[in-house]
Amino acid sequence: MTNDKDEIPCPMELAIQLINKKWVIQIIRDMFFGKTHFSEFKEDKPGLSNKVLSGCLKNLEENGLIEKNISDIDGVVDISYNLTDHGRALNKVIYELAMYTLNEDINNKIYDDEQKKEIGEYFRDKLNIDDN
Amino acid sequence: MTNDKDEIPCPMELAIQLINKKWVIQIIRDMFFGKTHFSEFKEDKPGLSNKVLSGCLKNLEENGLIEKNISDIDGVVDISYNLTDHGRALNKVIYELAMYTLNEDINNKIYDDEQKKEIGEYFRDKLNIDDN
DNA sequence: CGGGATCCGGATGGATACTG
DNA sequence: CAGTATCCATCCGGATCCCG
Repeated sequence: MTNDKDEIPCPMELAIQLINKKWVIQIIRDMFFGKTHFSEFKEDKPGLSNKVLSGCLKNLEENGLIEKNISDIDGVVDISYNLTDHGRALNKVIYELAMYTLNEDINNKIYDDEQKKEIGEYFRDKLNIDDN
Repeated sequence: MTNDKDEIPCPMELAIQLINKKWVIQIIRDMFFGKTHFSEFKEDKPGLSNKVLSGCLKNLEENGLIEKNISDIDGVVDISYNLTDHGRALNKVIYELAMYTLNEDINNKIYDDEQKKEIGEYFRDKLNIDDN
């Protein structure tokens, strides 16, 4: 399953292929945090061009992680993106990535204790992680 | 903390920066699975060139995720790489990545139930994940 | 507003050859 | 065995302009 010469692919590698592109995870995180529109994904991401963003969204859609919704109400077209179940299943991965940074910030060089607590709660809330 | 205009960096992004390079996670996984030598990391990775691998290792060392050990016993030089505590703390991230693929393989298109069980156990063992 | 088309420069990756 | 040195291709990102 791992790196031996058998034919069984490594499940970690398959997962990585889905998200191992510069902006992809951040976009997915944005969606967990409530963003749905093209222009919203561009906020706070200087350096993310239209071309790259639309490429990412197309890519995510092809991989079944998000879905594109087009509504046309009285001629007002609204395009939004939402996570699919398949995309939402990445919540634990995203959570562990965030926890890694928080836990490894041993001497509070980045966050103080209060911030760590708040951030942890925020992620658990938005990512629907049940505390243990 | 997240994507708002405040100064607190997103912890997920910081974690991603460490591992968001093509071969880095696979190398870390290899180390969890027992590999320690340059030539071992190249096994089963056609397309990973010496230059890229040595760049990755250097990068990982600079980020404090691995450490390089040189032993010279009777003129026989042995260079090995090992995870640091900081690197080992990525175990849950790797685990959740693997679990994602296993869990989302709903119709057993990739793995059968037996394989999923074995792979899960293997990862938990090597990554030192305590079952719940 | 949500993109597609084009152009361009720099970073990156891979192959190969070579070295201690 | 563990790299370094070169060379080359390509990809990718960013800017800009354009379109419905």
